[in-house]
Amino acid sequence: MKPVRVRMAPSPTGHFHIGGARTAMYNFLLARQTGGQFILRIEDTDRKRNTPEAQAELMEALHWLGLQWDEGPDVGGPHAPYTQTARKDIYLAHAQQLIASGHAYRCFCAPERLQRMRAEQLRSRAPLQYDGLCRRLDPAEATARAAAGEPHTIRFMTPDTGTTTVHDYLRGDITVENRNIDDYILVKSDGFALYHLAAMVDDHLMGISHVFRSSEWLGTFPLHALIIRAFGWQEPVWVHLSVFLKPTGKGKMSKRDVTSEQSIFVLGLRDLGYLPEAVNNWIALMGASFGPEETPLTMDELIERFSLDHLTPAAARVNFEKLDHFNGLYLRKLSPPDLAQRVRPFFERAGLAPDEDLLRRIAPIIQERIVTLDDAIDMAGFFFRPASRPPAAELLQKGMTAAQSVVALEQARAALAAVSEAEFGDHAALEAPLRALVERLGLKAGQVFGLLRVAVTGQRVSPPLFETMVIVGREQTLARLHWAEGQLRAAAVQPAIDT
RNA sequence: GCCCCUAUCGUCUAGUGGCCCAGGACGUGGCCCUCUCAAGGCCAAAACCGGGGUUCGAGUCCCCGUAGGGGCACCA
Repeated sequence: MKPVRVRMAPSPTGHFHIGGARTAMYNFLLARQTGGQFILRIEDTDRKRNTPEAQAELMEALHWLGLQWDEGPDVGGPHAPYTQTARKDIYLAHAQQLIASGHAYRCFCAPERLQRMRAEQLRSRAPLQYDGLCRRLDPAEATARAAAGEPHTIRFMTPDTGTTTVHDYLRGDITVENRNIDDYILVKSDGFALYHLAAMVDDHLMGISHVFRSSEWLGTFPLHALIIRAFGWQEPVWVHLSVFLKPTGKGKMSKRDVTSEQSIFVLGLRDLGYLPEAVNNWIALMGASFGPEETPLTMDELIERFSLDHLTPAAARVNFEKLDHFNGLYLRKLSPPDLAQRVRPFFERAGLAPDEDLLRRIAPIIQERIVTLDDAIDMAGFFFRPASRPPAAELLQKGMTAAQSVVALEQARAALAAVSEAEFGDHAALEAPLRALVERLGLKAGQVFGLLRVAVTGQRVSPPLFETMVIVGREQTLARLHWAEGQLRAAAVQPAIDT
């Protein structure tokens, strides 16, 4: 395939979500695969809804995912500027060109009139379209009124008979009757172009060869083709990507969705503790297939395997369980130092000050039992907190009395005390005597180790016991065991406690 | 109301007329491993929306239903 020029053209309104991320990724993948360019263009012509924060967030999210663009507002490029508000005059000139060629006209209808018209159409169950009042105006008169400063918009003059056929790469030909295509506004009365004009002009001027966009654009797709054809330009290859549906399947995901604790926002996912590799892999697979091999796929593999022919046109429900699975996969592939580094901000956010060295020693023992980076806090936060001093009820294991537990604790402490400081660094040196103890006591390993686990970590769920003890250290381990012993001894005289 | 799109296991998907009594992954269930939790290994259940065509032959092409989704702004 020859090098493509593709573009991601978000409008900086709310939070950047995974649907946009996937569109950006497919653009990126095809650009890298073919040796083409990936362009970032900010569609900010709606000055009412844009926010600078949204633009910053979107760029940060793209960076986090590793989807670097070749041309864009920050890096520049041969077709600068890459921000639509800065291109206002370009669109205006093109709109005028359309008026001159008879493909567009000025409309002086006030918003109030349009509103009334729509209300009436709703009542009479007529199609919701502009009624064409200004279309019938004498062009010379319209020009004069505009010159006199009368506020107006510029509308596209859609043919009122015949049909228009457009071609979507995933769906084939789509034919619609021209009377069903509205005379859409191209330029607002504030002089800013709307998407319909601005995007078409930019895509042409910037030499875009393939357009990936959401299937929400299918409705106005014929209009866009008509506009391009009115200019006599060549159309890009159109690829309308399916939308993401909520996990329930009821409706598409929306920027206003805050329903679940799972996030549909890219940066939200990051803060939840997901890895960019996992997020990339996850969203790539919703709406496309990348061959028979098993995941996880690296970005290079995604680039290599991406194909327009393996995109699916149907809407996909987002499945967060699969994200969890992918995240676990990638988490386990990380080197311990890498894991330590990635998990550090989460500890800090939890108010803990993790020692770098300690973090690196903990990494390998939590690696295969956390799903998100944030899970590390629940699993290993105790390493960075003072001894937790669990109550007797926590310490007691199933089928064990307090008295039995005291004995087990005493003997465990004795066994561990017999291990020298030097040997304590090896978890096998701890495991052997404790297993022998389990044997002697005639109890189950799960019972004794469970007791020790709670005594040492304060948790019923923790990393492996012996490795944990090694990291906690000889002195602390013995102290915690001792404390638990006292706790149980007090409980033993009060028979009321049961598990 | 009008226009458009889509339709394979619960979910994401493979399948581009015979290789499909439909393959993979997530999830689910069972077993193994096991100091908790995981991870890992093995096994299992689970789908071509319905009806008509076309064809020697249809999950694959066409039509009609049905269901789901999207759009109908001086938003993108």
